[in-house]
Amino acid sequence: MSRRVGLSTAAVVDAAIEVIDESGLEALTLAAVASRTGVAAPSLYKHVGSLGELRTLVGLRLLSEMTERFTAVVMGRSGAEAIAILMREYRAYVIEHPARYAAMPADPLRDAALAAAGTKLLNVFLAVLRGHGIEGPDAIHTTRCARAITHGFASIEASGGFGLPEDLDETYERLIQMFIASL
Amino acid sequence: MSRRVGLSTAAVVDAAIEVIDESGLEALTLAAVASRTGVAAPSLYKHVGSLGELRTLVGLRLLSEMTERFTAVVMGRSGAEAIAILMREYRAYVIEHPARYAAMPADPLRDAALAAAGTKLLNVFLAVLRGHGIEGPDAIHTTRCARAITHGFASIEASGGFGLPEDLDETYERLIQMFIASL
DNA sequence: CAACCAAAGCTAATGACATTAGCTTCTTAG
DNA sequence: CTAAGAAGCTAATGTCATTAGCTTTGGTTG
Repeated sequence: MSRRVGLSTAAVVDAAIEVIDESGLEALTLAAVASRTGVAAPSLYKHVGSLGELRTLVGLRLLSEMTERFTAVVMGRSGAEAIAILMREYRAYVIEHPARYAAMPADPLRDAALAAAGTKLLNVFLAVLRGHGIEGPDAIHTTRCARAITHGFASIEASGGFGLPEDLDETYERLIQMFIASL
Repeated sequence: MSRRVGLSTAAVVDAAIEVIDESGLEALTLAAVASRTGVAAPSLYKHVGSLGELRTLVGLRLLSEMTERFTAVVMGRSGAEAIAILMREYRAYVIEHPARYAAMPADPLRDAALAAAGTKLLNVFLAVLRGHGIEGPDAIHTTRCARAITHGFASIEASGGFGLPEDLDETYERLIQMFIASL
């Protein structure tokens, strides 16, 4: 048997995300990750402090992943167009990876390990709004509104909370227009 | 020892909600409910089929609880005022019972056991919008928008996802006005 | 009133997990 | 070439959910 699988913290996080993608957030267990990486469960502790820490590391990775996508898509756009595109990309991410979205930390700013990544994600929203002429305390309220709308719609959709899947595009476009019109 | 504690399914659900209120959703375990009701864990199976079923029953109870509150508060009001009051009451519930809100089923309409209760809750929203002259397919989109906004804001707030707690009232009022203005 | 039966509890046992302790074996810096 | 640290492993513990099978109790029926 090839001892020395050559694991690393990053590889463990990779495997954890694969587990989530395939079987959902509840299936993220050290046992599942161990079997997927071909290692005994206790061996994972050489790379990851605990299941809780693994969850944090996964959250970190996903936060960065979203930030990268949003940054890329928003680049070179401005004004209402940038806002609409950002909101659409948010939903696109969630549709593409519903289980990952469920694994996203709810309060990144609370956890010191996640605060930096959470702030970066927030900054994408702030930057886009700044490009629309919104700044200062107003920008805080407006960003919160954008988060509430995007997260609210996306989380309900990801968990299958809307009855019919039809016309969800139209509903979301309405929300986007509603938000932009309110600025 | 007084054998015969006199438990019932309803009493088990009561205890489960107490556990959630005190220690959060993750703490909802049959062991915790058993110790709180003064019974051995396996005895709970006389009243509840499984942990999963207990979760469903709790969801059912909470769904009804919300529906009752919303119905009461909306009664006798109409138009934009009713919409605003309904949205404020939604948030008030979540602030009062953040842990219960986390226990709320994400997709009530999927689960047959929850569908009826979920529909009733939805109907409160639909009724309020109908009172504003919105009906048919338009009402579906509009209700979805209202759900996305209220759930989005409430769930972020309940999980401590907004940075500063200050001014959250103002942010929420903005969302309400944004929604009403869009009708 | 007595016997009976179903409901409500209980203990014991199993199986999934997380986590800890302590041992073994690569790998690689020196 | 060698010694130490890193990466694995097995064994053991504790918490849960869940199942099986036994006991007690309380009301019902003759």
